[in-house]
Amino acid sequence: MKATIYDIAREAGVSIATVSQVINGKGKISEERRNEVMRIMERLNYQPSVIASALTGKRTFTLGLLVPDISNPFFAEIARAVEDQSRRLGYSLVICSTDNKDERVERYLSLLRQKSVDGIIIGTGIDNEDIIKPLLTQSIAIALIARDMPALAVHTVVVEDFKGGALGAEHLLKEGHHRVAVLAEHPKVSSSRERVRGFKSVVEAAGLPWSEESVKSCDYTLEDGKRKALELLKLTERPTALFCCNELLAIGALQAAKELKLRIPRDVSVIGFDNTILASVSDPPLTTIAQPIEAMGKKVVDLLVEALQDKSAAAKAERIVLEPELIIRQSTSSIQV
Amino acid sequence: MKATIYDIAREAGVSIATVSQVINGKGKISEERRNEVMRIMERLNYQPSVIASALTGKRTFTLGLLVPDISNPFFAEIARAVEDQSRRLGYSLVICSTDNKDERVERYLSLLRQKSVDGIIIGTGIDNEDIIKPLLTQSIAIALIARDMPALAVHTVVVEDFKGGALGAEHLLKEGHHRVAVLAEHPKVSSSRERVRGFKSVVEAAGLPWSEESVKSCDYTLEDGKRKALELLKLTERPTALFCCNELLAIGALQAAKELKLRIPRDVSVIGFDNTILASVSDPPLTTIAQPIEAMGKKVVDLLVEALQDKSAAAKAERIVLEPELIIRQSTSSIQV
DNA sequence: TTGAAAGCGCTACCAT
DNA sequence: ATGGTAGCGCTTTCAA
Repeated sequence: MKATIYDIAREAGVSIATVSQVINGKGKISEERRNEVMRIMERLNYQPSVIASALTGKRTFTLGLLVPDISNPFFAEIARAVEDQSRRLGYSLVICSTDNKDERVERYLSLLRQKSVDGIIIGTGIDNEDIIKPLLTQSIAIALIARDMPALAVHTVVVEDFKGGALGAEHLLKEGHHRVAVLAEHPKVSSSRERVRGFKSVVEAAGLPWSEESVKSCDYTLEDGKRKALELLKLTERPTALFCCNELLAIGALQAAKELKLRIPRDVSVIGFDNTILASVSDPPLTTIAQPIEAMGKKVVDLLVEALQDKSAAAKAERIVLEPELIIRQSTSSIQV
Repeated sequence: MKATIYDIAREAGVSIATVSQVINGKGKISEERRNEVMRIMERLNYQPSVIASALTGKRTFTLGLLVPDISNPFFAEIARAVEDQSRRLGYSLVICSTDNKDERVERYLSLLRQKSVDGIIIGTGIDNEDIIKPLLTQSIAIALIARDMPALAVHTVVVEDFKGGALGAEHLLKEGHHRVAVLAEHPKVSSSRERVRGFKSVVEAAGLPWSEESVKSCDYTLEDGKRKALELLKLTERPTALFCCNELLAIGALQAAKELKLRIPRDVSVIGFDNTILASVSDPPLTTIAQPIEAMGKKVVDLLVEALQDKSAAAKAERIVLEPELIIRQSTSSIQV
């Protein structure tokens, strides 16, 4: 049986109140008593029950993280960043893969509430924002990462997607590309929409032709990215560069180009987005727009935990927008004349 | 404020005992009372507190998963499989990245205990097995995944590493390779050792020369894999095939070969291990030894949860050994004469 | 079929 | 400086 606070108290010949004090470093306990109690806790391998403590109104020191799929490298890296900062601040992390299904989101949210987690970080797309509204009334803090839900007053950490798209376009234009196309995610994904908007704005500002036909929406798979890239690359007026809204799509594009015996970047340049491990292992390594994943993870946790301990901080909803960064590798080059 | 069982009871004009009964579907409650109570729970958006329930001796329905690094694709995929099955069985998953540091393992183990998780799945290497011994006495169930600790009587799910290594060697020999080398993980990693042993056994059985020099130990990085592969490929008696104990190393090998202007698989064949997403996005896609990741994740959870509910099952330590499978892609070919 | 009450392990307030 | 004790929200006898 696990030792309880009573065992310690009995063994030390003090009251449980005293033991509780030394555990929490509160109140006034004499040096010797304190040492004696600590020695006994050690000897009995005593560990206070977070469960019991939480029941008295204290925190559970547990956070929930909702992502579409923890096995997707981007979210796996986000999770690592979030976990690291959580650990530093004394929190554990419950991960929840939603596959972007609202039903799953609802289920997980309800579960996390029943388990009295102190806060929830949402990094998954949600079709119906009303799903999380009820939570705002509860005593659970909420924060968003890599997702934007302007309609909701919650802490949010995102990268400046519009600028990321613009960065990609600028790079390509500087290299002399005129015919560019885009592999986007589903139109309902706001980050993808923004990236495309940013990309387009630069292309148009440069006075280059732009047609909605050159933007292909893909589902979440590499295969679909490849398929859509093939369509694009088979056009008679073949684009000389492809901007992809995530790295799975970019790798699909790479594969499509190879299948068509196009050399990269000589015949076609490809830009990715996220800068996950995939960008560095692909062949050629991907030029990509990096999201500062580690900083983002750290920041949401900071925001969330701050809101937990500070009533006033909890009230306002901060919105942190981090800078995307162009990472040049070998999948892009100046156009060959 | 969140509604409690008291609120429901008061509202329904019954005792909390009755409410508890309907929540748990126990005891004999008349149809009408039950419906009435359920209606009120619905209306008040009541969700029973797992915390409080756990304090009375019930489970927390939470499992812990220890892995070296959740951002490593192999473990991310393991985590997904474990999470899926946990969810199906009604459990949440707390993830813990240990970076293979014993100190971190200890810290997490103690944390999970304080939080009264029902079980812990360990997929991380541990130098000092004594660290987890104390847990065995506790009321926390333990199971191992992709790790072997023969000294410990705990449920274990692994792939047959020896056979995996053998499979790799057989494939290479069948393709006519005579000079083969190996990129291994740190010698302390038992799975890697077994893979090398299996590989070697086949090579020797075929009467081919084998020297310990042809096995290079690498740390956990792609870079080190590349470095060690370079050493091997620069030998005058250059190996025609490389067997790598994980996919990061295999990709390092691919990069090394390219740097030396060697064509793959024409000049050098490369085999990986795990069959993660990396194997399918690399160029060329990797021939690899697949671990049945999904089946492994499902199985540990089944084992663990079974042990939780069934005293007798908890006693014995099952050891499940799953079959590795050779997946042929494009990084290997018969030797060119 | 229903309810009263003890208790799970801990915190915090109030006495002493 | 230390201890008694009333909860926290729920489960589970045991009575009625």
